[in-house]
Amino acid sequence: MNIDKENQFFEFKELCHKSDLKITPQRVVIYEILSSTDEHPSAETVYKKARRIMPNISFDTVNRTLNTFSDIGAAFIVEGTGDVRRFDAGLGNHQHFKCVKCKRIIDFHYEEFDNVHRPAELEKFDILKSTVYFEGICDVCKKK
Amino acid sequence: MNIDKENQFFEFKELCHKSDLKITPQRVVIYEILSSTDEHPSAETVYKKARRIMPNISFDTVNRTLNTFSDIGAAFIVEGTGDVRRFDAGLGNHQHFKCVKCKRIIDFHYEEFDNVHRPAELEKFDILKSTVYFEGICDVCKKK
DNA sequence: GTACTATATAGTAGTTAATACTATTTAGCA
DNA sequence: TGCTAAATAGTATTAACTACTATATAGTAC
Ligand SMILES: [Mn+2]
Ligand SMILES: [Mn+2]
Ligand SMILES: [Zn+2]
Ligand SMILES: [Zn+2]
Repeated sequence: MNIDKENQFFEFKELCHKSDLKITPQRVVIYEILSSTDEHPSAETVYKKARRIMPNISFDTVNRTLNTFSDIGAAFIVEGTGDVRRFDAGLGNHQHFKCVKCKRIIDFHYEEFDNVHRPAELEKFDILKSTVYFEGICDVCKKK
Repeated sequence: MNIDKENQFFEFKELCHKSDLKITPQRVVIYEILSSTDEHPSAETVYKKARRIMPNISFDTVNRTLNTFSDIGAAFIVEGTGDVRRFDAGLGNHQHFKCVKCKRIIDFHYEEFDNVHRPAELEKFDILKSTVYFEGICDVCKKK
């Protein structure tokens, strides 16, 4: 393990300790798999890789552990929140804020976000859509 | 129906005609429901509202129709892509580009996106996260 | 208006992702 | 080296979404 990875693994253990989570072999394997790829794998993909190392690991453990990592900030969900699909017929330029408590999605509009700069790194792709999106606690939920 | 809504409805019908979609009562009801709310409803929510107007409408029709609207550009999905959840242990600042064909999620980093401006409209919320995200066709898929 | 036909729908079944349950095991600690 | 709360394996269940099929209908041609 190189210095970077060792350090990342140390931070992972710190995060577990802070949240009173035990450092189990399953969690270690799952974290190793997730932190050594840039392909943003699904739970199923992580499960398949984990079984090569730990043949009896269950899908439930992998899925639950990934959610746990997400809860403690050791990882995050980049696609598909697990929530249901939600639709919008408002085609005018606007952006969204989502409350993580009540799941309300609130429209707002800030012109600069309608056409954000397209970084040079992305030039080799055909960009169809850009999105600026905020998440947090809404005014109503703050009062509770 | 006011001028704005009438115009929006006209544009909706145009979009249907362009894609050779029939203007059915079900589609009209679903579009009316979706276009007259800013609450970004789920298929289930639209279905419940639609049943008040059209008691025999099926969930399948509502769900399929919402997907159709999304396909023809009369609406779009603002939450939950239908794809499975995918995870990322990369905690360093970075952004994502997703290829809509092969579903690859590709990391990139453009410093200005690490701290985007927080519009005044959002001051009443506690913002926990901001995201800048691009979608399109990746270099590999372009070649096909 | 009437008849035709490809498209759309209702009702239901099936699939897949994700979560819940429970008996057993184990990490962390005294 | 036990003890105990937490975690896991194996399985069941739930929930979101999609697929299927017989029937109905929107759009069109006459
Ligand atoms: Mn919106
Ligand atoms: Mn990433
Ligand atoms: Zn809220
Ligand atoms: Zn691609």
